[in-house]
Amino acid sequence: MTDARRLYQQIADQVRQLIVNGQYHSGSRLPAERELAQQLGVSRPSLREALIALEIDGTIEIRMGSGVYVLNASKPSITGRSLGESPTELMQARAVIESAVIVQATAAMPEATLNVLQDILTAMRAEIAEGRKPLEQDRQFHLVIAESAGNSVLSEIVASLFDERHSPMSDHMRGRFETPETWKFALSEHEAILAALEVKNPLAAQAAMHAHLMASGRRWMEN
Amino acid sequence: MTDARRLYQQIADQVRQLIVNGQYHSGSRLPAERELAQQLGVSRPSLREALIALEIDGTIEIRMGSGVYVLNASKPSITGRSLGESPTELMQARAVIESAVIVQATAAMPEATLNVLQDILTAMRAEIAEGRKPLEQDRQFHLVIAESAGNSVLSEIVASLFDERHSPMSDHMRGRFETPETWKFALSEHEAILAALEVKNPLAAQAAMHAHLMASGRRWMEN
DNA sequence: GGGGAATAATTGGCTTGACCAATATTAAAT
DNA sequence: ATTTAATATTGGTCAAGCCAATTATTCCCC
Repeated sequence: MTDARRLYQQIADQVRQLIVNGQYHSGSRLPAERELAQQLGVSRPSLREALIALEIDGTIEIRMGSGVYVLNASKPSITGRSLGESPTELMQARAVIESAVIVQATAAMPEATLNVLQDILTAMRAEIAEGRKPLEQDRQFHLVIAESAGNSVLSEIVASLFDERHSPMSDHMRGRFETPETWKFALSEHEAILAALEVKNPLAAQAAMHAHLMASGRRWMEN
Repeated sequence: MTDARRLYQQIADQVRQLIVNGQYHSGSRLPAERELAQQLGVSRPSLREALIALEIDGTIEIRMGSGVYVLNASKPSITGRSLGESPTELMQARAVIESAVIVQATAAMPEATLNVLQDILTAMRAEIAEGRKPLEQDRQFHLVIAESAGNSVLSEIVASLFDERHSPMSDHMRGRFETPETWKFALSEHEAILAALEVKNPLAAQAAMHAHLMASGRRWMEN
């Protein structure tokens, strides 16, 4: 099991483990950089990169000439957390927001938009059949629906939450969760959503969207 | 002007400047590490520490053997900063999202949180009575509810949308819309929301939150 | 001339070793 | 015992080099 991630990320995880395992409780000082580097079997520059990452997400504090100290655990950083740590929360948030947005989108959705969505799913089917990942189609499907709500603020939020999932930070977690199998599930869930939109049933669309994103989150975690 | 901060932070800021100044637009590749380090007059390890910081906050993406690439232009908040356009759309978006979030928050809301909300409204009443603007209480009320949903991504979105209203871009439109009069309306709407939460009625809370934010948006526009 | 595989050049990843600057500790002097 | 100076420890930074992944180039064969 060779970890393909960069070394500084692996080191950061190891140090986090040392902290949560109680080896170094809140407020205590970690070994000196030279010592800790040797102890972990890595070079000092690599360890330093890891410490900077931990400093940014608020796990430690580095005091020049003094040492590195464990900070009060359990605090999410503004950017670090939403990027890498909580796919579950991200998908829950998408479920809540997108299922609310689709209600707004259902009523006013013109025939042309329904055709666009139909075309997107057709392309998605083709991509899956050829063994590719229908990433762009997935994105288009969710964005077209969001934009149909006629509110640019909502569209932007939906877009940025979608893109969070595919940020470089989350890439390593994606791993094998995007198998042809899971994409077939996603496709049929998309079809259910579109079906609800075509009969202009807001509550059915809301339920279908919510179910889709929660199921998607589960698939993400279980693989 | 000696900058006391650590070098990697100064370097990160410089690189951010190069990006926002348009020197390297989204998707383009930065100079090689060796070259960029020399160009900025620093060593490669120090530049690397800065690049890791920028990678963590999503400004750049580092591809081994290929180069470092500018990612979708920086985002301090999840909604981006160019939202100044339409106050109406902003308040509509808040209505959609916060009324969906409060549904999640209603069921699991403990007694202690209800008391906190009650205290916030008491403070709000006092502020209004003394002719001040209960801005902070307003913010707290919405944030405490959002956080009760137990999803930090949702909390962040609610917070950033709230703060968007008070961005410099929107400030001049606010004018005198925050009169004691309008704040009294806002207070009574908050009380209606809290009442629904206290009887643990999700749909009533949802309706009350939606009505509050839409009414707030109308007050914003009509003054 | 075109296509494909071997090769070279470029780029990030990581290490070793060293020196400087801020802090903490110890020893000396009063 | 307190203050002060010397010393050790620790983070901060730099330089040079080698490895590994990627990309561009060259060359060979058809």
